[in-house]
Amino acid sequence: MKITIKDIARESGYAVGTVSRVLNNRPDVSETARKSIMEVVNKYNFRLNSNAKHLKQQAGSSIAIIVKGATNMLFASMLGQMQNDIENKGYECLIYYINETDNELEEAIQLCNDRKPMGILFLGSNHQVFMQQFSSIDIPCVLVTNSGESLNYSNLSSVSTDDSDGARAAVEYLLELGHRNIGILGGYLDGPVAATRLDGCIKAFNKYNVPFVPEIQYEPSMFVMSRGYKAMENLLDRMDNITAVFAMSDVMAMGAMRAIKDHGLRIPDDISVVGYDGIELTEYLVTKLTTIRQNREEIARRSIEILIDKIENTNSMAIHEVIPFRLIPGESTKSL
Amino acid sequence: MKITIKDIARESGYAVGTVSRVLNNRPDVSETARKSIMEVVNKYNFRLNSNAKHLKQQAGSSIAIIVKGATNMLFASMLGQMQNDIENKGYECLIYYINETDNELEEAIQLCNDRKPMGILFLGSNHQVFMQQFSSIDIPCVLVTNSGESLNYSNLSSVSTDDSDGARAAVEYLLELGHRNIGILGGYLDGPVAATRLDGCIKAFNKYNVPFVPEIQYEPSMFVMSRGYKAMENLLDRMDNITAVFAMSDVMAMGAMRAIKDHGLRIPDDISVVGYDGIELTEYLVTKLTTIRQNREEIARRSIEILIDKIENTNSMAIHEVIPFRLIPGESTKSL
DNA sequence: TTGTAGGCGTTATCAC
DNA sequence: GTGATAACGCCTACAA
Repeated sequence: MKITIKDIARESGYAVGTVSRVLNNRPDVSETARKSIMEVVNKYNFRLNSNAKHLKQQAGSSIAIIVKGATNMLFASMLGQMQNDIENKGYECLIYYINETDNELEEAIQLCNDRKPMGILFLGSNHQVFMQQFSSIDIPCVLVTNSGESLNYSNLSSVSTDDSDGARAAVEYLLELGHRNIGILGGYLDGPVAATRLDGCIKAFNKYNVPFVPEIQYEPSMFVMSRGYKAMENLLDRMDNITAVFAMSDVMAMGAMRAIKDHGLRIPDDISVVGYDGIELTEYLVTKLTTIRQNREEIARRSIEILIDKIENTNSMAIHEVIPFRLIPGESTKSL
Repeated sequence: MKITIKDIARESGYAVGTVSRVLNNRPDVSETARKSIMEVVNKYNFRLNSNAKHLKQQAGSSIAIIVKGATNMLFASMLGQMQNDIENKGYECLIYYINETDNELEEAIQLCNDRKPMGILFLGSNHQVFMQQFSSIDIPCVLVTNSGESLNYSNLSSVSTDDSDGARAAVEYLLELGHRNIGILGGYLDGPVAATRLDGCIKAFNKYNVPFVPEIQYEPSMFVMSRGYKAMENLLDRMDNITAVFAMSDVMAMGAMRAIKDHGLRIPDDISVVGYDGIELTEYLVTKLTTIRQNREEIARRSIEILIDKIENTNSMAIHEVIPFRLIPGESTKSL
């Protein structure tokens, strides 16, 4: 037996309109009405049916966040602050998690249909998908963590770190420590992130006039520990005198560290390791990981600021902001 | 300009009813109709409004999973398999993430209102909340990972490991290695999990006739790395000759390990560490963590089986199943 | 401040 | 196999 707003109205002696107003915290209700209606509401533990609510409602005043990969620790660490900032600005915050392999724009399009948010933040995204389908979205959006500049949509801004420069800094750090035989663990090169970071690596090698042979020194992998482990094993098999490795994500670096250990080598004495992202975990490893730390607080803060600005001032152009990274020296690297 | 099923009907020359049937993959539609309707649908990239859909729909054939804590790695590692199993059985799987501090039953009640699932799985739950509010839920539910036996609701089953026995095994392992000065890092004792596990610890101490003074040897903490770190510091300050520590979760153990290192001590030479849960991470640490591994594959499998059984055979009673754990020896423990 | 009534976009139940 | 139409539960003018 389902109970509706009508039942509440009948039992409280008021009309449905008044009940609706109370339940939506509208000011134009008498205290008397509010009290006696809430009494009945609480008695039945009644809640509005959100389908009916959103079906009828013109425009919600909400901002949606689509998170690709629930276990992504970089994203997870930014969500709390984002949620906070959004709510402090008077918007409702809706968070949707999707799988790594799901299509974020299908989700976004459905979302616009159903919940009519004022703007969307994408944590994790696939450029291919955006090129194909983003045009059907007409509300302000922000790509968080990777640049959307090349996509060139007027309603798609982005806040990211300079992937190429971050990777360059990582490799340069190793070169400065005297390493010459450096392996790179990265993503598959059809995605934009891995390719950009690899570019940065190559710049560093060139600057130091150190030869780099991708076929030997680059090993592609997915950004998870188990794959990082396997990839590192391949690298160890292939490179005789390897003394250092740069992994394009901290979790891959963790997998690599264990592979190094299992090959009877020590970190950093035999092999130095540098990661990327600077997730919390890296600081708690018994051998602290040297890593390129993305400034997640600042990325989160600016993402929300920019999105809300776009929502409230519709005429402005897309912004593509680059947030500086920092190299955090840990205990996983050593000068030769 | 929003486009609805009516627009599709008009442009395709069919009635809304037929369009609806096509969009829901109903069999009673001619191929001709299906083709020409889908053409228009694709042309506009049209999607049903799910608010209207679920408002009207009597009962969805879905199973919902409410996950408390998006970053909980134990839960995350079970979700993929659960989703699979659910869909293989012909149900739709809805996953909802809520914060550690949110009320899972508020969410569940709203869910029953809106989406009308056939059953709900709770990953992470608070017994207090269940005692107060579970009675307003009348569909089959399963508590995953902690026992619901004492709650005694006929529509609430559970699948869990024996928390008391797991903790006992952990401490007993340390005692067998010769440790006598053992610290315990656990949760706050108002929750059922921490109290139960502490019980198990005490049983082990008693069995070995080793004194245990909770005020000194037990340090409560939240189940995150940073708190594990702090809690371990407190323990180190308080216990002079501590040689081993059991942490009631792997992430707490990780924090503890780093605290031990920062105090100039080595693992396992100076202090042995045992964790709980057996998340993937523990196997990749350079010092593999000895841990009590919950059999997540089996827990996930049985949770779904039981829930679906309850859905399809309404008359049966609640089941409270206990899945055996395993102690996984790592490199973080050493015999004295 | 409160009540009334139309309609949001879909599905389900009828007829045909 | 297809079309018309009444709900679903709520919000929001507008009227009182």
